[in-house]
Amino acid sequence: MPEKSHPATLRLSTFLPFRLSVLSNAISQRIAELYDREFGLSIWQWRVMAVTADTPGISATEIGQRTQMDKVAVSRAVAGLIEMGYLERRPSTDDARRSNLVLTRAGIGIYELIVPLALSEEARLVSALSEREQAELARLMGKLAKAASPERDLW
Amino acid sequence: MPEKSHPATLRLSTFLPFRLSVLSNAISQRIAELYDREFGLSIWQWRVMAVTADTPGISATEIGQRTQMDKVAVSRAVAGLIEMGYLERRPSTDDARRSNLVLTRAGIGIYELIVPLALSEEARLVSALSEREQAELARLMGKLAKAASPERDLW
DNA sequence: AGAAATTAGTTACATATGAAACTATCTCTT
DNA sequence: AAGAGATAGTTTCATATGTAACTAATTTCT
Repeated sequence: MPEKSHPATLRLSTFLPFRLSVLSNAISQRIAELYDREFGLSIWQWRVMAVTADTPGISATEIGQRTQMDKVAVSRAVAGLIEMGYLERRPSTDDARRSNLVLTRAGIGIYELIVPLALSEEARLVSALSEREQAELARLMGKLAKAASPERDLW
Repeated sequence: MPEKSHPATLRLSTFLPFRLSVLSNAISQRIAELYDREFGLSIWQWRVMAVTADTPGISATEIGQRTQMDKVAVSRAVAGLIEMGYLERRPSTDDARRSNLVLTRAGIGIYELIVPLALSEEARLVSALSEREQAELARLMGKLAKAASPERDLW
């Protein structure tokens, strides 16, 4: 007599997508609070600011690629930053559809205030891991990213 | 003459909160599509379903704790599942404020259809890692979770 | 026992987000 | 060079989400 087939079960607390999501949200929320409370920035605005600091003159489309934000989100984040006086739009000479985005002096100022805070929060977090473990985590995440999204690089 | 202090920089692509967020979103989205396309469930509804399958008669509050959803999100997910006929509310005899939630026969049916799909998608994903690496990842995530949220257990 | 404070869960409102439509510009084909 | 598509970015609209206010039931305190 064949054994009765047990119904499939799935414990959420050991299910990788769930664990990753909860962990990521806990971390992001903690850091987002920092941007928001101190500087009134959303996480999207912060990301735009970070890549613009890294690559002055970047276009909205390229920001989208580098941050994994869709173009609507980029458009809104950019609009907000401009309104706050942290970002400036310079019409591109060779393509009138795009703008070259650069941080204003004020934008650079608050960017440089935020960076050490963000880095120190990250450091606090990863200090729970040894150097070796940190490297290992990065490596494993890279493998997962590739498996999850082989078509395009996630970062 | 003191060296000019370099402005702080932060490359998003090596910033753990960013990497985690992007990875988690890529994975969740892939799986959420599966729930949604095939069964019309949101990720929140799926989570409620999973913990209810695991613990029949669970209360909304406890669902919130186990899934890291706030009570409004739980309330809405439960309402949706009831409307779809997958979940049933049984008034609790000892506390009239709470209900005991259980999956209906139909709910159990689709739960058992989803579980193998979800597990196989997870398996496909983690198959990029060796057994040892999988265990290591889980361990490192646990440490991070503790560091990120020492006050309460994330999972 | 009875008022005051907690707790379970829902509802209402304001804001965030995503998909699709749209405008303007550019590129490619002929 | 002119029309057909493609691309950059914005706007619109419908839906999702979070916060705060609310209702009802329970517990605590005196």
